[in-house]
Amino acid sequence: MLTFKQLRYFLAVQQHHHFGNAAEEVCVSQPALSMQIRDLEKELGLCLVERNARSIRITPEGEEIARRANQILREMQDLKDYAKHAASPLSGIIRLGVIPSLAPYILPKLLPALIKQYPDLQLNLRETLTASLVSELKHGTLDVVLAALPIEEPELEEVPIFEDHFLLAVSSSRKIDERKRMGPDDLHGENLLLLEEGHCLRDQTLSFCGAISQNQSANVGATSIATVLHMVAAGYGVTVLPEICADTEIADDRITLLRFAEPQPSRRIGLIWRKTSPKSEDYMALARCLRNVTN
Amino acid sequence: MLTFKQLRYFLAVQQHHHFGNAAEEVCVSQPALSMQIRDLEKELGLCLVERNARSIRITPEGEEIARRANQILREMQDLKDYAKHAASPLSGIIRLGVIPSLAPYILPKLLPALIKQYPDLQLNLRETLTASLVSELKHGTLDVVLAALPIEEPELEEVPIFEDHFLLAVSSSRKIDERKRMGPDDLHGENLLLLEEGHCLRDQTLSFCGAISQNQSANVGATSIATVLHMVAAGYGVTVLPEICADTEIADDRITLLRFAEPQPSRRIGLIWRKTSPKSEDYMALARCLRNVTN
DNA sequence: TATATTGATAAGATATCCTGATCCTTATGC
DNA sequence: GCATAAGGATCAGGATATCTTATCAATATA
Repeated sequence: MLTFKQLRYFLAVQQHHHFGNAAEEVCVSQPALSMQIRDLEKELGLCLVERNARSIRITPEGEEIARRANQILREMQDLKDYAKHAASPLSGIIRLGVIPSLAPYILPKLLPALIKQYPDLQLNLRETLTASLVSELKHGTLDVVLAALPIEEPELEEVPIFEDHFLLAVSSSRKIDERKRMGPDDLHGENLLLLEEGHCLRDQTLSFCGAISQNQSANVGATSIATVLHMVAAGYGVTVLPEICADTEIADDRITLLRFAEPQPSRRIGLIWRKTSPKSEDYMALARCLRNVTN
Repeated sequence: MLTFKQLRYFLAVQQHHHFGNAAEEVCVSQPALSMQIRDLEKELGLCLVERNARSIRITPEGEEIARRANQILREMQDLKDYAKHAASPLSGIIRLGVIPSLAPYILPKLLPALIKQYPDLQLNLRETLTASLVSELKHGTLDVVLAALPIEEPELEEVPIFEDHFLLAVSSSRKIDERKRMGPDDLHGENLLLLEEGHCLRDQTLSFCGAISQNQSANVGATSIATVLHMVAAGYGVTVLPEICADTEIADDRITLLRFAEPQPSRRIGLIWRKTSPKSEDYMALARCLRNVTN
């Protein structure tokens, strides 16, 4: 069978035009090199080196083979370089899935920090609902997911990043004292605006104040938090907003944010990956990085 | 050291997603394959396959490595194919040198015959003077040379192809009976037109009738036989023309060709190559082909 | 003619690789 | 829960392959 060693030895011969020197270059004895060349020639059924007493000559076919061998060894080196590059911590490709109620708010902070700290990391991003993310994670299409905990799949590892408190967003026309701390009861009779089915934020909101406003909420199903907030600003109702979205979304003074009374409702944001993933270390580092940008 | 085998085994794993089946495909036992994969991963310092109890998964880096490995193996196969192709008789690259007083006359016959009989042969042609051809042959820049014998270099093999008789080309205005057989004496007092220095044909002509017309010939030195013949046609003198050129060059009825008396002067055309060349067989076949097209 | 150079060859030591048996972990069926 | 099956890892022993050292053969050089 054709081997890389044969090609390497042959290239040395082709460069040195001398078996002895070539052998020295590849750090073997001259007979070892001679044999490999002989094997290569036998393998290819082709004379590559013309030996005449005092000097050697590469045949035209030999030169062509050398060209090809060179190309192959170069690509081999590239492969090794790639591996070396990818082996350093938090480098190479990581496919990260993020839920829609986090991606727009956390990624603008995360990405610059990651690029700065781990310049060799190449992040492939995907934004969709938790159910899809978990499915893709289990299937191997994603490596790691940033979502609300708990997921509680036995094969998945999850580590918490931070607690994301919920705020109540109401129309500023309501003239409520911002220092007032809200309780679930204060939602009585309010039109609660929610994201469409499948969003974990919708489920969390409902489980927090579900019994209270079950019926009113059925009529909405927005596709993004921005949309919901526009509706709040326009006076259609109120919504529950994760604190992490506040900075980005509330440039609108028609909306007032109210904090809930302790114990404040919140969602726990965490990082999830397969327990069997060989890059757990990397994901831990990613989690640390996430904590840094979110506190 | 990274080996070809490791890449092949890994690609099998990547395709089958199963060590056992992959091992079967590459015709080794499963432990053997496992070890090669382990060695490859150690070599690259990189986890390529994520093993979890019941199934395996290729890591993103693994997929990238697989892509590169595939490319490398494909080029390896190309190299083998090239070698196989080049190994068949009279195939691959042959660099042929031909002297100027032969190339235009013999190649139009030779090339079609060669292409028909040896379609895998790739002929690189070079036309220049004998001295250069021999030098390049000895240096290895050429593989085989078609020229006038003898060369008589100890390291070169030469085989005769055919005898190329010399004819005397004179202006048709001379009204000489074409059936008359010329002797060297008939050149007395003629203006003998010759190619420039370095052409073997010039030397051969001079050695044949040198003593006779030494002084008259000094004034010319054409760069091609066609040029010389134009001068003959215009009445500037006579020249000695190899028979092989006759068909091609004498479409001009202002020139009459006269045959010399026996023993007719001639040059012996032959094929020359390095005795150490690994393709002597091929050159013998080439010589046979040349004889077929020149008799 | 003696000597040096250079690749080929031979013999023995060493390293590598493979096979077959077995082990370990995890999922599945009863 | 327990037994079984699946699938990869590990191990021991033997087969191959590869290397090194010593030597040879051919040729060029002094």
